[in-house]
Amino acid sequence: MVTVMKGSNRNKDHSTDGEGTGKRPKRKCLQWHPLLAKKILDFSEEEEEEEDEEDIDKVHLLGADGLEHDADETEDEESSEQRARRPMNAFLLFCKRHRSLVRQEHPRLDNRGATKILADWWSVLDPKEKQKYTDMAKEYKDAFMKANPGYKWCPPTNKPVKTQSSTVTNRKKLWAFPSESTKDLPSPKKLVKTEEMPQLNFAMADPTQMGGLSMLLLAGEHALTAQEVSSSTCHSDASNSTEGCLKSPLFQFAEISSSPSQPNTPADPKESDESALFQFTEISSSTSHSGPPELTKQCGTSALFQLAEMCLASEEVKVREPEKAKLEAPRIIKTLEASEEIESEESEKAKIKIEKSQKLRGQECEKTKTGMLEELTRCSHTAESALDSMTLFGPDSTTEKDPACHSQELTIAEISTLGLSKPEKLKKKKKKNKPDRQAHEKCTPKKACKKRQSSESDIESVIYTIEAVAKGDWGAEKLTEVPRKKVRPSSAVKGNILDTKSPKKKVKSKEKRTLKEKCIETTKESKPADYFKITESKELPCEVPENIKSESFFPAEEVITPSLPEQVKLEDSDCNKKAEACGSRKSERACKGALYKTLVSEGMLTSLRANVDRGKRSSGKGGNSDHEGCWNEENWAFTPGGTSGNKKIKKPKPKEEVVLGLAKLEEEFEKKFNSLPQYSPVTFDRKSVSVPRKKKKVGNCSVDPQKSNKESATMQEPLVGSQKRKARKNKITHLVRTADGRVSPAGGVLEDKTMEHPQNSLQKTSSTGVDCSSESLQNPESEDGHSITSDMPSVSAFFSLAALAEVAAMENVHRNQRTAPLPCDGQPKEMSQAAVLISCADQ
DNA sequence: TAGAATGAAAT
DNA sequence: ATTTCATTCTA
Repeated sequence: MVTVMKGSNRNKDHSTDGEGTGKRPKRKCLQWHPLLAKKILDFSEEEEEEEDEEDIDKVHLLGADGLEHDADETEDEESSEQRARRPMNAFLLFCKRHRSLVRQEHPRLDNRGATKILADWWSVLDPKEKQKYTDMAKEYKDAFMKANPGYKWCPPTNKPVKTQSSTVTNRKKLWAFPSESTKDLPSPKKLVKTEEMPQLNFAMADPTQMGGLSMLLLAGEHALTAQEVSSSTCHSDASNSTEGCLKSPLFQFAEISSSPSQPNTPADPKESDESALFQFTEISSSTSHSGPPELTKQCGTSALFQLAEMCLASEEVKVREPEKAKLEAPRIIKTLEASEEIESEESEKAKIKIEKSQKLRGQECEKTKTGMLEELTRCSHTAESALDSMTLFGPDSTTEKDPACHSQELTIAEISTLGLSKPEKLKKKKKKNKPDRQAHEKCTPKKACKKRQSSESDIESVIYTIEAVAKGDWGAEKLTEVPRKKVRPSSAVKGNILDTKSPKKKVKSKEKRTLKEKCIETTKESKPADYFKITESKELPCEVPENIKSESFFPAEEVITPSLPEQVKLEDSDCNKKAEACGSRKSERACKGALYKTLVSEGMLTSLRANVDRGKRSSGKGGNSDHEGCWNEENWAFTPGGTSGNKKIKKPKPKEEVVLGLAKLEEEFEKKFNSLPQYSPVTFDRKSVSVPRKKKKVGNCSVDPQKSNKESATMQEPLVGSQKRKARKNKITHLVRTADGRVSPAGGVLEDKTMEHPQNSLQKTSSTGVDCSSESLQNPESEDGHSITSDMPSVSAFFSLAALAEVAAMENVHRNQRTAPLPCDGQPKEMSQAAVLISCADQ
């Protein structure tokens, strides 16, 4: 009905976009990054934000740097703001958190259906729980607003220019490209296909997806880094804001981030290009930028850091010469070597390889001057090489080594190619990729495996590596929660590299698995040491209080399959190489360990993680629904128990946060999100029944507010929004139908709904002024009635009109089954109300 | 690509 | 009051 109308309208609007930019979400994706970049710039320049004009200028600068400078700019200022995605509201948070669960329960159910169920759950959700979400949402929102002061929820009537749309798409693509490529690229084709990156992917890949949260987080990190690194640079503002203990950490982050830089940064197209890696780079770069080079050095000695630096340098201003990059490159290599040396087993080989890579790189560097694109490519390439070398470390690499080299070369070529056509191609790629993906998936028993495995481009490989590293980290974390899955970290790394080459991993999946397992065992033994320690520190604290249980419910046993898609992917890839891998693992592991340590020490890990996370998520989106469920827990699972209280943080130790730095921030953030209660379906169902009771129970505090508030006078308004009403109506309608039809809608789901609704409405609706005795309720359901009854006393029977209507309708139906029931549907409200009156009268 | 849901903000 | 759009993902 109404909804339909909306949809149509919307579509029209978007249709203008042309390519199908698709929904809005995608467009905005870019923003957050840009913001960071901007901020960074700001830091370096120390300009105050204030004027839009300045912003514009900045934008231009960026644009110059950036690949594209499209017509968009005109809007940039605004657009930038707009770009940022709205913070999710409580309900959305809830959905995000529970959708997977719903899906698990009702695999067959389509998303919409799931949404409906979620809505039902939401309605049933006891106020207290709801409050949590609401608070979180609010907090989030506040933080978001803090970060983006001028943010407008509704876009300023954008100009319909098509060019823009196209540009937009490009941007998106760019973003998507990296991350996506990372994940999705199953086959080499990707490069070719790049053109068509689907927006979806883009969206998925897009960090933004995390929601503003990610942005905030990043921003926070950024800010922190800046502060830490260059306290001087940072303005008192930041510190001040930080000081504000009162505010939640999130909020603080936001403040910090916002204070230093301008609130809204225009999204720069170019930035969109960057992939996770790029982002990573940016982050690191930001640090470097903020402070003098010296600072940078201090902070980031690690290879990664250097890489980031390099990238940054090249990217930032083309101005810088490639030479510098060259110089840096060696460093990186050295670093890597050093790490390798730790193990020292095959360091020599590795070195050789590295040297090769360096040479290649150097050559490239020279070439690089051409254009930004090239630079970017190069950067990625460089990073890649470095990473590759790192990954390859192991002696085993015989096979791999060469490949590595190849990959580099290839990559270069590819990159150049890509660079030329980048934007458009990317899009196409994406689309094409999908199909490919699907095909692959088909082959494989599970969908899960698909995407990430093969990456052709350098960037991809780099990203992979990073991911792998990150994963390793995660894996460790996960271990705590789910022992089974964890293993993969080391293998993952390898897998990435390997993946690049081997297109067909699927075939072996099963076998591989077995092998994997074995390997895993081995791996576990050795690995744990490195990762574990590090991880441990973080993990220990964690414990996921209540949430866990729900999670725990899930059958981890699902086993691998259902498990995180990413993992699966990695594993698969692993399998491919597995054979060799086993031998070399040690070295790899060691390398990884070293890398990991470095990362941790520098805090880079955090950023990486975030990126990876995004990537994962995105990948997950593409293919698996299941993984969704997984992602949440595992990643964030480890929050420190103490604070876990979650709830708003109020004043947890402000100082600590600052001290801890990025990691802390992340944790906080994660925590919060995690903290949100997640109910297992079962639990939930139960709740639905018991809810009322709970409510009462809860009643002590939170719940009542509503009730108390209304003192009866206020009516439903507060709770109900216009839409909500509509929704309610619809629901009612459903009920009626059900009653009438007995034919009933069906499915268990519906039934549940029906069941729940009455209760819900009753509970919630208490706001309505109408009085009724519980008796009337009985009809709906004895069970419900029961629980309800319990409530009733306390509530003293206030029911919403809707509730009454429902009941009445039902009653009527009963009474007048013969009378045309259908009519009711037509005008549920009126009918219902009338009915209500009647019912009331009766009572 | 539309759309299911809720809610916050803007118009 | 109504519209927009945030998230997720299928048909």
